Amino acid sequence: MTDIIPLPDDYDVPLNFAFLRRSPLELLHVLDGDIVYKLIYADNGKILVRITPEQNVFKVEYPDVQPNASQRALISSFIREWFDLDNDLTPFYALTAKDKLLKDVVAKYRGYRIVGQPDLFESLCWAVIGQQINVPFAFKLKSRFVEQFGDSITWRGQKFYAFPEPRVVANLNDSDLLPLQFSIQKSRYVRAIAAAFRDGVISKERISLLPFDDAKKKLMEIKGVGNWTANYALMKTFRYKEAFPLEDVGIHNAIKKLKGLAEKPTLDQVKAIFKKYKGWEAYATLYLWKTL
DNA sequence: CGCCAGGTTAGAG
DNA sequence: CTCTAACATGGC
Repeated sequence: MTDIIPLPDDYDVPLNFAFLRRSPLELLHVLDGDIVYKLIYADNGKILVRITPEQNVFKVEYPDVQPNASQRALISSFIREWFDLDNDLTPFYALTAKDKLLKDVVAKYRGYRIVGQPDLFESLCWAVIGQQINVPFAFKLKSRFVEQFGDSITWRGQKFYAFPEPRVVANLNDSDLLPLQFSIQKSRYVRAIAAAFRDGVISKERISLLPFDDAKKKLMEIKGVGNWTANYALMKTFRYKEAFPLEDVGIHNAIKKLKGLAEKPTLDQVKAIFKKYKGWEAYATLYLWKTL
């Protein structure tokens, strides 16, 4: 059984797949050259999916369990969301073509898109895990978390992991998470997010119906989800083009570097700079991050 | 020991 | 709405 997903004309496979290789500790997908394997949630089941990039398409296969029709549809839309295949970036290219700050990096990495996180629970947890710590350490925490509390399957001797489910995480305690080197704060926040999902306070479906500002407010009602985390999820999960994490130190450092500043810019300066990218802030962020 | 890292909260002004 | 201190934990 094979599904074919067409790619946008400007899609650059090596560039986007390089993002998937960011950390050797990433357990949520497995790369074999340019072939990606991932265990994807679909209708209460988890299906192992193999994605092979070919000329202008992704070839999608199911090496282990075969999905039913509805699962195939869910998996296809998951992949389109994951790899950001449904956006036309032409206006962004036009917007940045003469922009001092971004024109070079956008020209250099044309065809680079936002590899997203279609799973909202994963996206929020990952953001919380990454708060205020360096990225390699964040991957270390995530891999322990996934390994210990996530489901997995074994296919041909290789293990494939799925992100832990809210109902599992909601039942954890500090005594489960502190040994993984979560701070008490992170432990609390992750469990608060899980509880919000378990109790039905938050769901991707429900939030996706809200306008941008209301969606942000709703996310920020969870303890531990501030402006940075909410915007991260709005960008990576809901794919709002206008979302961006204003407080992100990566953005600040990128601006400092590109402009040759002695100090990181203030939040007001960042806001002023981002006015130029109105409607495309998420992609401005992506390309700023790419300069680091 | 100091400073930084993909921040958030609670409290005060 | 904005500013500040306090909070944690690892890495260099």
